[in-house]
Amino acid sequence: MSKEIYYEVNTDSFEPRDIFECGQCFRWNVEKNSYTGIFDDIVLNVKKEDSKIIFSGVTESDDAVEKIRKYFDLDRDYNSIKTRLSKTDKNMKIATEYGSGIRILNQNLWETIISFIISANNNIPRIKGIIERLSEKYGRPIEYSNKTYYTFPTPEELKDVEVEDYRKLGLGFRDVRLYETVKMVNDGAFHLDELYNKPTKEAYEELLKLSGVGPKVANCILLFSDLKRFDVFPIDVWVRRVINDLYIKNENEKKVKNSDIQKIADEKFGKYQGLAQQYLFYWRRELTWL
DNA sequence: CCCCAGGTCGTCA
DNA sequence: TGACGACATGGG
Repeated sequence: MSKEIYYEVNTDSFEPRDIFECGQCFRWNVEKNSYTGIFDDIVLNVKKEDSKIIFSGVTESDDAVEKIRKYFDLDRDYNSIKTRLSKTDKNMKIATEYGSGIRILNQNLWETIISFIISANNNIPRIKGIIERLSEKYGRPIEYSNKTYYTFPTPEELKDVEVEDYRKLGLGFRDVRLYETVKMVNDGAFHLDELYNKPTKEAYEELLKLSGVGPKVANCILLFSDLKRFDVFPIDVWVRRVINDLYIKNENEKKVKNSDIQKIADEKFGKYQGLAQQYLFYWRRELTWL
C-alpha cells in the first residue's frame, strides 16, 4: 500500500535544474517548474519556492524522509566545497557559480551501473529513453498523480532477459554488455555489496571487471552512485574539451592523453575532483562558448 | 550523405 | 601501454 509523502527543507546549494540537468541522472523530467522522477520505490516531485525545497510524492516504504535526505545528499555542506574549489582558479570559480545548485545524488548502485553502461557512445535523450523502456518492461509499476511510474529493474527481474530483448529496446551494440553484467551479478561472480568497503582505487579495479565498464563508466559509477567517491575524474568528450580549452590548449583535442587530464585533476582539484568535474561538465555543456 | 553522442572491446604492434 | 576500427541508433 502506498503512502503520501510531503517533506519540506530549507537548504542552500540546491537548485532542481542544476541537479537534474547536470548529467548525473536520467529518470527526472521537468514539468511546470518542478521535476518528477523515481528512485528506489519513491515517486517524487521536487519543487523550489524561494529557498524552500518541497518534496511530494508516494512511496511503499516507511523511511521515505531518510531516503530522500540520503538521495539528495542533504547532510553535506556544498558551500564549503565550492568555496574551496573556487580558490583553485578563475575558471573553477565561474564554473561553481554557474552550477551552484548542483548536488551529487546518492543513486542506487545497480541502477547507476546499468545506466552508465548504456551511456557509452550515446547521447542523453536517447539514454533516458532506453532506461525508461527498460523500466517499463521489467520494473514494477507505481501510480502517482494519474500516471504510472516504473521502478528500475533489479538483477533478479532481469534474470531471464535475452540479448535480443535488449536489442528490441534500442540498446544497440550494448545489448551484450548488459546481458553479461546482469549474468555476472546474478551468478554471484560479482558482489555489489563488497564495493562499499573498498578504497576507491580497488573499487575502480573491481568495476572494470564488469562487461561494458571501462575507465570512464567506472568513474561515473563511483561518483554518481551511493558509493559516493569524489576522488575520481570521469573523462568524456566534454570534460576532455573543457580541460583542453582551459589548461592544455592542444590544437588537436583528440591527441590529449587521459593521463595528462588526470594529472591536472589531481593537482588542481585533489580529493574533490569528482565534483569539480561535474561543475566543469555542466558549465561547458550548457554554454557552448566556442 | 555526413558527423556526433557522458566509450568499450578486441586486436595488433 | 598505445593506437585503431567496429559497434546500433537517432538527431542535426
